Amino acid sequence: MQEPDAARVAATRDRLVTPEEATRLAELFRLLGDPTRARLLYALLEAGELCVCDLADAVEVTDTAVSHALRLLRTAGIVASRRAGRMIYYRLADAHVRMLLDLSREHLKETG
Amino acid sequence: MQEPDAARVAATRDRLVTPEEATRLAELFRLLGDPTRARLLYALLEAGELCVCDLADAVEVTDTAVSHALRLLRTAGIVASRRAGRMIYYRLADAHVRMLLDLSREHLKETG
DNA sequence: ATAACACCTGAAGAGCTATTCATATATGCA
DNA sequence: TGCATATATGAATAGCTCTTCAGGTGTTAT
Repeated sequence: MQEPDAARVAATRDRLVTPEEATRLAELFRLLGDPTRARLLYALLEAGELCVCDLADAVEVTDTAVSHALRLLRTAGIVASRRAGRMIYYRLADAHVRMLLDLSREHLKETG
Repeated sequence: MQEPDAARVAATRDRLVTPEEATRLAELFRLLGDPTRARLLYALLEAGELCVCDLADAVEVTDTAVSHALRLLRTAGIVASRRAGRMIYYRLADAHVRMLLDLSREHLKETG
């Protein structure tokens, strides 16, 4: 196999996201790429802030499963939490995440 | 476990993305959530259009692996292709995908 | 035609992941 | 203090996914 335009390929490889950055980007997407976690995130997008038991109820998943899912999302900086008594409220971490979720929903709406 | 605000939970569950929509959204993210596929997509974001051999070279992966990856992305409508002689050129399917990739890169830049 | 090239496809195995079960921590209440 | 609630954690297994290998299709050139 030979490259039809070696110069362009070389330029692309240079300007490209580094393998490390790509890995981090993939990691971000991977975390959104699970039905349970996606539903949790869209629930938070709608509601603003929900505790674990709210989320488990909204998404209809075991609270243990929700807890596991949230830990991954929290560690990755996708959601943030605050404690209120014995409950812990979760919310989307920042505006970028919200835009990402919105934009993707748009994509599906138009792509069909 | 009881819900602190049953009405809000019910409302959230109703307005929420359906499990089916969530599954499709998760599927979209899941496809972006692999280092190889992510690198391919960002290569296309930079270069506009590249053939399989260009992509394999840019991302430094077997052409077979690239082919498998591209099939998933093509089937999902994330990339599109055109044939030119014996080469097949791939490009990002639409503006939403481009925005998604851009936005995510912004997120990483600011989140650190 | 026949060879070379670019790409695709199917099968198979190694590795990863999500859920579950059991248990632990932390807070509030009596 | 003792008990219930809300959430977190650890271990284990079933299921999935990515890569590789081997072979197949379509295209160009001689």
